Amino acid sequence: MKNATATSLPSRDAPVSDATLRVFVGYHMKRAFNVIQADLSRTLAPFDLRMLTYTALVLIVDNPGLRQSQLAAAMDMERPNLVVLLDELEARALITRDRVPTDRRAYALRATLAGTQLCKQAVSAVTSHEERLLDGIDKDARAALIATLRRIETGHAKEESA
Amino acid sequence: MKNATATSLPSRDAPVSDATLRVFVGYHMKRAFNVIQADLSRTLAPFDLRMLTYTALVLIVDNPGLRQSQLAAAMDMERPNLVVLLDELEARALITRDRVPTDRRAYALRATLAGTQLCKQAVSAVTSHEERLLDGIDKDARAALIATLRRIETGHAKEESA
DNA sequence: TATTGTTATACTCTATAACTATA
DNA sequence: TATAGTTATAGAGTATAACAATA
Repeated sequence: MKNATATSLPSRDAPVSDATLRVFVGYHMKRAFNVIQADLSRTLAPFDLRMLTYTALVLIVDNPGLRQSQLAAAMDMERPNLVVLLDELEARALITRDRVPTDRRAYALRATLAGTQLCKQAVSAVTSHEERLLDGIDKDARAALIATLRRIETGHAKEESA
Repeated sequence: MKNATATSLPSRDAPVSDATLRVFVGYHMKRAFNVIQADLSRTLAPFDLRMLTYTALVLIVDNPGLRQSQLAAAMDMERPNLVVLLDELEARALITRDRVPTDRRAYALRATLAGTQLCKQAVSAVTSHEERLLDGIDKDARAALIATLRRIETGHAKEESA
């Protein structure tokens, strides 16, 4: 909390002090995520995908037969919000919702051929765009970043292992 | 992209493979941010603050006389969205909007005594909550995390300096 | 009773265009 | 004409309650 010279108004181009926020991880996390998210949106636009539809598609391709509740859990979102998202992918014939014979309440999610192909292209585009966005951040720092993020995600952070 | 055994449906509790996403930084960034954001919301609730109102308040306390457009730039958001946010802080008498004599279009933002005090308490709460959330992640890893996040935020990533 | 997917709904955050009053 | 703040509006993303079909 800077004891700023409260008498003088900052000029129009005065830099804003973020002294207090500089140690606030959430602040940096949000800003960094915004940058990545913006790049991701541009990258996925040609495929008519957003981060959420992309993530869902990748998870379905990687886990054929997945149920909606499992996907919702994997994506850390509520079941209702997944419905419209899957409606969109299904309407575009990228995935199918197949009735599960052994449990007629559930749907098994599968990617169509078109979905699998689109996914492959999108993954490739995202990978190379992210590669470019993270240029200058070396392998070690990148691995450390992901490792730390995963520890935060997964509840903790309090575990010993990297 | 795992070549999963497409024949067998995953059982209800089967773990979902995120093989493809595991290397996708945006995915981890989002999930880690969600965890931090959830903790932050709980932490700020007693103060009747959210991440955005908290961030604005801190920046105003640290930069008395700040103008709305500067604050919007500092918070990486559009000017219109700041208005309601500041309305809220002003209605609670945590900040004031003072006319700038030299430019009667602009407002100089200042925290009131109440705003400054609330800010101080909130910062303290956030700091200790974050400390607890990031337990187990040692000083070096935490510093590395923030350093890497800042490089991503600030455009790049392509710069050499830490 | 509990669970799967669904509908409806509401709230937050975000983005854009257009207005006003000043410069 | 350009800028500061504002209004109105629309779009995402997210969260909850309640329902039908099924277990």
